[in-house]
Amino acid sequence: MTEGNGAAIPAVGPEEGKDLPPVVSIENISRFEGQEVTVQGWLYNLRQSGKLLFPIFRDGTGLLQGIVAKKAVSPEVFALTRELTQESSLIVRGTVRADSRAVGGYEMDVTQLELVQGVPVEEPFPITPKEHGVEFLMHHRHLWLRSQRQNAILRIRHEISKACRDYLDGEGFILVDTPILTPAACEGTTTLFETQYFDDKAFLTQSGQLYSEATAAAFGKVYCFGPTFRAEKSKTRRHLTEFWMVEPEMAFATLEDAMKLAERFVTFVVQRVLANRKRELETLGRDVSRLEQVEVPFPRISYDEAVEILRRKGSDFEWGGDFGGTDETLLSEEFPKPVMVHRFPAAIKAFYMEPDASRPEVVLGVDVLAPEGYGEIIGGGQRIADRNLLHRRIQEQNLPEASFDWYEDLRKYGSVPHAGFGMGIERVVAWICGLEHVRETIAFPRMLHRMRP
RNA sequence: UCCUCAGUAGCUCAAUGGUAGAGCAUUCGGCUGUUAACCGAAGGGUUGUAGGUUCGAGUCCUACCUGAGGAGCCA
Repeated sequence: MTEGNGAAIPAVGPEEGKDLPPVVSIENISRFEGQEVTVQGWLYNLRQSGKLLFPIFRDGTGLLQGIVAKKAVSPEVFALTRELTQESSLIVRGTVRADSRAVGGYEMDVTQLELVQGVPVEEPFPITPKEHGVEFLMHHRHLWLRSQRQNAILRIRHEISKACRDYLDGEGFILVDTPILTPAACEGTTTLFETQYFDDKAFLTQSGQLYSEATAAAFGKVYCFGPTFRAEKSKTRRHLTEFWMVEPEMAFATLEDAMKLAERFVTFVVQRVLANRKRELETLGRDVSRLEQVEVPFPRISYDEAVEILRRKGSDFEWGGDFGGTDETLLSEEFPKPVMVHRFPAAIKAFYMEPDASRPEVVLGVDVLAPEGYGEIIGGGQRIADRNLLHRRIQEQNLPEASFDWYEDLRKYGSVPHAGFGMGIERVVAWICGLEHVRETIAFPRMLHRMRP
């Protein structure tokens, strides 16, 4: 730290041993109208008008404007407040008063202010209340998180994660964590991050699903919820190299069961956010009318019907191909709610997908496409239950058989029809928040060409 | 990996091939109800890097670096 470090500035505060006003969160400030309270936080902004100072405090739960009038406080408190720098940490005491002119509707008549650490004048907080570019903000992500907008996004992310767990817990699912270090590709096709594992190689998981199939046979209904990794060189607003998935898996279940679960699950999550995070959605300027339409049932179309829709809309999409970002947007535009696309060509889907008994060229998979062009938020379906078919598929796709011996065991010892899906948390957060890019949906995004901070 | 666009003051951006500028931020001064406060003044630059064309390059050309958007692949 430099000479300007505020630690050298003497604190102005109450004497020890005195009865101190209670420490309160700014989000609860309305409960303390007329009372003297303590707020612990940071300086968000400071406006001056001669002998009146308007510091705005931030404590992570909200903003509170303080007012410091020269004639109402000690000369020390006035001088200290006037010299506060943005994001200096502090403890303030004062009386709460309703005032429509202040942000949040309440204001504090500051009587005492204690500086915890002053941001040095010669090294000011880099993120000002003005505009900044994406590169600059991403470079200062560790500080950008203090902004109101990022605070709102990550609070909504928290609500979404909690809603996922609350819903599945309520339906009798057991959370069983799956490993992050794995010996081989789960699906064989996409690129994995490779790492050293003592004298061996290991890979960072791209899905907990195969392990959840094992735990589903142990518990009946399970889910895993953790980070997953894709070493794809994707460079779009929908991709991260490290992202979080929640993956429920059910024994004795079919594609139909997975689709029913998916629509109820997504509806529960959206409604929970609407109920509990109205303020945050407002901060983001999200038009919630589209979210309010999300309710069971979701429209269902087969892959064949999806191809027809695309062709009707002027696309030259051919049966057998996989949907790109533009195709997904075209499809989702057709429906006000998330849409479930099912029964894809076997060739474009993973090796473990159960074929449709009446049409072996398609598999019992389902993708859920979010509205408003947010793309695929869920992918899943029914898994192959037959031992011989699974073995054949592993061979056909040239997967390392030795790595899948335990997975094949699941079809050997009491195999049952089972199904599940994975939901990408960041895309759901981006959709519900109405964001342009998934990079703001996680505190520290990992992307192609970005690992810092 | 490929395609497109961009890089100028701490930040956001201007500048016909001809003297490098503004707003914000910072510092100093003014203001008792400010809301990205406002008003006045000051400091602040090897124009991403390296070459090239030209009397002269921020501007034109080449390569590289960094970033953004998209494609492919995917949640």
